[in-house]
Amino acid sequence: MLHMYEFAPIERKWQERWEREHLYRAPNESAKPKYYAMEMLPYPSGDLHVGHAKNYTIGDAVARMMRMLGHNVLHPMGWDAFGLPAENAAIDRGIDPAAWTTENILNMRRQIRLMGTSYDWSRELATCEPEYYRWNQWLFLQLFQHGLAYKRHAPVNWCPHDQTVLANEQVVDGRCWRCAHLVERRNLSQWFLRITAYADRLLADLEKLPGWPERTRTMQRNWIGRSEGANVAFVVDSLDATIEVFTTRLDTIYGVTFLAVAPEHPIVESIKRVVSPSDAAAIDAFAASLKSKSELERTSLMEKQGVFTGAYAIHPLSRERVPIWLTNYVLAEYGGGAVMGVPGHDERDADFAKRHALPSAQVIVPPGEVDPEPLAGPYVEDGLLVASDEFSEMSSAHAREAIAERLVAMGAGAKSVSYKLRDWLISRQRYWGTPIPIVHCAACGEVAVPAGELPVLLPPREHVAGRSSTLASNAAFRETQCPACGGPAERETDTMDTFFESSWYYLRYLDPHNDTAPWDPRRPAYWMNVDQYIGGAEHAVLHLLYSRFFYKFFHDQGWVAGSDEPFERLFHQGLLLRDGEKMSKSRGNVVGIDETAERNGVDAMRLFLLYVTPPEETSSWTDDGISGRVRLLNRIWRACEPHFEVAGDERTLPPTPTPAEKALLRAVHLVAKSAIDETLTRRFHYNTTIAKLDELVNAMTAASATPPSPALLYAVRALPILIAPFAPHIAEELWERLGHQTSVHLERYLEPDDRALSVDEITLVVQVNGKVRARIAAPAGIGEEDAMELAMADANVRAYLNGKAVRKRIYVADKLLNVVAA
RNA sequence: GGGAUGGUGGUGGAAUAGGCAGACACAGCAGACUUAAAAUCUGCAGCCCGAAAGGGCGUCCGGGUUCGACUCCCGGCCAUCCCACCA
Repeated sequence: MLHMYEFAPIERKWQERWEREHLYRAPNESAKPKYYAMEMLPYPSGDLHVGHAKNYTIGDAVARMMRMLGHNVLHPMGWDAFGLPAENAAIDRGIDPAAWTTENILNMRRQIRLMGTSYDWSRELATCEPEYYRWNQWLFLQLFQHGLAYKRHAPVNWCPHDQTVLANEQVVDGRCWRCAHLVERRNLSQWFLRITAYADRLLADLEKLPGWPERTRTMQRNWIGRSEGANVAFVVDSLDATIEVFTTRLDTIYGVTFLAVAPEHPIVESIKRVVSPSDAAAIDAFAASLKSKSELERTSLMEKQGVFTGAYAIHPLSRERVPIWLTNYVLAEYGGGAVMGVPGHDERDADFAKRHALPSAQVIVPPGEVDPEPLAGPYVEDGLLVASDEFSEMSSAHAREAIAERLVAMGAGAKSVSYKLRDWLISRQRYWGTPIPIVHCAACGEVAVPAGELPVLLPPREHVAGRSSTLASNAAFRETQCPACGGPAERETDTMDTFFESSWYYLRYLDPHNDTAPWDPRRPAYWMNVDQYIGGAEHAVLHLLYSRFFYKFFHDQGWVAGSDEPFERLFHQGLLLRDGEKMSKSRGNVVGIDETAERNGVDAMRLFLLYVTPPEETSSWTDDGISGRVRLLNRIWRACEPHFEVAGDERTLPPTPTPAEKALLRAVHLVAKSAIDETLTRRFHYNTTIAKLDELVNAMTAASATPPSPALLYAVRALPILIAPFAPHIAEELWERLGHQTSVHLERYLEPDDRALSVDEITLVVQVNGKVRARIAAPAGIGEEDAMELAMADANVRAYLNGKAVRKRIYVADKLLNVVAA
């Protein structure tokens, strides 16, 4: 009679017991070393599928391993609960976004528990609760008071579909990261966080993060985009004003044949007053044609357009007059919105000059070429200067220094550093977010809401289907008194980008119920940094950059001790596909958690997710794949079931009279060794651990006998501990059936024992001239001479040597002997 | 255009201080059990030659280093991801 493992009641039983006994609570003090394992907190969008489960299963396996290796493990879970999907659902269906969110949290919490995860639920948080966003507002005001939050009028990215502005990081290929609509450009007064003040540290400190994937660090480096160069002032002819340009190629300054200026540049208004009416009209027409065009359209999609302003600037060194052009290819928000046009040495300038028949000059020649050929296009490499007054014949690098010095002496320029990174726009013209705690007073200006009056509560939303409803339209919310002078004033009606909340939630987990501070500084002193952070690579320049910025600010305020980086090690899990595509409702290829738990059990699901591929790789869900893991669990059950009553709890290695028994003990310890190695090296390739578990179970199946050998019983006793981090329910059930009263998850993981891992006999591979010619069984630890003797006794080896003299031999102990013959 | 990562059987993958390529699993084939099927257990399985012993070829392609290369170096091809008119 074959027995099946009845997963459904057993999984339910243990989940209930773990919860009742608070098995995974992490105390804030412990004699054990701490370990903070965290997965990126989810947005409560509704239903989880097995793709989400992959992320949580990896994190849970790591947390469980570290717990069983003797650490006080903090493994928390929460909800990134503000945001657009809730509000859009509210608009579509006329419901309350708070209710929609709460309902989703309830369902997803149930599903995450259903996966058998080991979270400390006493620390659960949801960012939409006033207890949380109160501290969001408090932190905003701290930034405000330190000059790191400010409101300014600026061209910003506007998503016409979501009806809100977006941060730069949230514009992907010119489109809204959420709804993929083309982003427009608008001039609006908006709240920014001065992340650029930290640009240098955010860049330099990437070196402190060897535990991060290299590609993520590279992406942040690219995003911050530090360029060293110089600012140069060009005086506008017949106008008491200058245009400052930023350049990394000061050595090409004698090649300037025009200035290229963005139409938003402030100088344009002044220029319009001194040029002819027809020129001014052309300027206006050009600016109007670009007004609402997004940066993407202006730069990538459009050809290089421009219009001559009619004005000229004076070259600071050559004193020549260079025409000032307005162009679409100069970014208003970078490098001052103006560049020097050097068609001889810049692809973009060359392209523009060609299109508008502007002259080009070559002032750099390739080094070492006596008589350089005329070039087809611009020469963009470094070289030697020509036609550059006294700087001629200098190298590019040398000339950059010398010209900068000269400009400084003239008061016409200075060395300078530019960043691609721009300040983080956090205003959102949406309802479902944290209200920005600022009051606008005609007399006092921008006034912070006093800390004692926080939180500024989000008022209930008018539930009108099909209509958006913002704080701006809510007069009762908007109208208030100025906290400073008591006069009539208006509240800020923008809400915060939800990335604000997620930039510090990992600190709130440490002290989630504190109502006098966002956290007690003693908590991070013990728990920080996050030892292992696990989440998707799509956040490489969003959440992960913002969090680093916040944490540096907290560090500077003395609110967190130690490092000024929050995440010690970062791991990006790979996607889980089905039929070669990402799971989505619209494709109809979603594999749900509930149906999988019901059909296969969550232990099988967890094993499958860990087993298909290494965790960082893209993997594919297959029904055949998971049935293989169901099969494994059944085999585990059958291998142990006959021995529940007789196994006992002896932990010491039994004597092993036969090689098969010795091999069985070895298989046990190989699983332990793999699990521990994969955890401590942070590779998390538990796919190889589970493969060794397969081998162990194969060996146990082969070793079944009546009566069972001491080696088999040892394996039966060890198995629940070995599988506990990966298949926690069956592990617990086996453990209990073997007579234990306490949870297997409180046990120490099996310590690999060299006596069990060692082998008595090895396979000596014998090569002749590098080709394998024999495999000979030999005692472990065999010496080179004995190995040679064994090899020479082999007929096939002798045949290949064919009497030739042995010129050389290479011996790798217990592995290989390579005999090299003439 | 710049950068990152990768390319191994029918499939997912294993092998990293340079030392047996293909562990383990899925799918497949054969056998045992069964009236039968399912389930389970056992066995086979990179390609080619061979009855077998054994041999030749083989980790994207072409070179190189080495006694020995999936692994290291040079060149190329392909795939995925990221950045991209950032002056």
